[in-house]
Amino acid sequence: MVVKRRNRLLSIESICDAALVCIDESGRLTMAELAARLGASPSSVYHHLPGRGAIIEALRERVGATIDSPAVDDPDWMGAISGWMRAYRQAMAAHPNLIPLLIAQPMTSEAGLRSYDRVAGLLAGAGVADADIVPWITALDSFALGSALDLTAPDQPWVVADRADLPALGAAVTAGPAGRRRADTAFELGLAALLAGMSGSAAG
Amino acid sequence: MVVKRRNRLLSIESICDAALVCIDESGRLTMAELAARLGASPSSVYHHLPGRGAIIEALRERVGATIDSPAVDDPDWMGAISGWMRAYRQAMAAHPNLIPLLIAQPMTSEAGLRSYDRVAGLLAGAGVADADIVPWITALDSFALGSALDLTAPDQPWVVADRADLPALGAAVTAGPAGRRRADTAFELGLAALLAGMSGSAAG
DNA sequence: ACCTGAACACCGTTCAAGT
DNA sequence: ACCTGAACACCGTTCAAGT
Repeated sequence: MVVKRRNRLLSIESICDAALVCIDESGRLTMAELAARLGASPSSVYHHLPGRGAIIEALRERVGATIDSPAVDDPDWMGAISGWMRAYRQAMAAHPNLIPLLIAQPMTSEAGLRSYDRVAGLLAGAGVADADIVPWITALDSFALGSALDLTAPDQPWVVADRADLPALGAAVTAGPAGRRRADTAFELGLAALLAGMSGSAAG
Repeated sequence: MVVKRRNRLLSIESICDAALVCIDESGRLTMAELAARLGASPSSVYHHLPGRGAIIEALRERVGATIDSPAVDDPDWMGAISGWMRAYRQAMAAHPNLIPLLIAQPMTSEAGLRSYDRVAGLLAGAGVADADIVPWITALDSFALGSALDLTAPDQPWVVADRADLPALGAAVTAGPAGRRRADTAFELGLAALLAGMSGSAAG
């Protein structure tokens, strides 16, 4: 039976909560800011987590845990993978300032591995050649990661106003969506194209 | 007429050269290491570039300058865009340790803008709807960026040896390519799928 | 067991002082 | 003009000392 400790000032959970608030609000994570928000000393944090890297790692697990793995036996394999990709990106979109901190280290978490296994199973079931499954998962992952990074881009990523030397881009920017709709449309177009490519790879 | 200064210890070019060597060799850029490699004092660097961020920005321009923009009038628009995407990724692959430093800030450089304009012109010429051009360029960019990040991944990104709970992924890893060939195959598969998607978008 | 203040090594940057 | 050493504010982390 676990003895309930009383009056513990910090805990792994409260540290992660505060760290996420720091990142969301200030876009960065320093031990001093974190400790101030917790009403504790910076050195106190080290009694619960072995350092700043461990905090970021815990946040990766926390964000990854919110992403549902695709169902292995879903007959609509494209729908299953699409749902997973959208959940992945949505989880990132909830904390865009966290993205640069997560990609500084390798991405794979335990929850992510299970999702990859499910996707591998879906692709195998769809008829994709065994040797092509890892490359397709890699392509999906690269696109999801790049799309997540795109969410951190400014609303107007290309400044082309009054740039007569960039006529085609200027016209495209004027005609196309901007802000969040630009990012969303790009994600859906690219995802559909990748799924169609996998489907063709399975049929061929 | 420009007066040739004699015995200048540092220059923007020598600083960028040394900074790139620092990043390639140690994976990071500190002013102390940079100065030591230059045989100068850290503060001396500030007489040529206004700080660490400016050095990274100069390196972004330097890397971007090595990427040929696609030809506007190429009748093979898929080939033109493919060549640009491969050049983009190859330039990044030459300095993988630089990638995390570049994506910490927004990507767009002056050379990049011209490339985007060329791609926009190629897509318009291919018949892609005006409103879809910016989303498609965004999708290409996200994929290129994610694929570049993938180059910094370890040779074996998913550790699935002796993991009976991940059967599909384990089989896929065994059957598929590893290391650089994994990344290359993924890039080519994804790129082909995105181009096919754009082509279908133009026809529809 | 948990928390703290002081200390440490390191970081980017500034600036008065030299030549 | 270019370069330097000293100084500054900040960073993550350690540790002996408290409770």
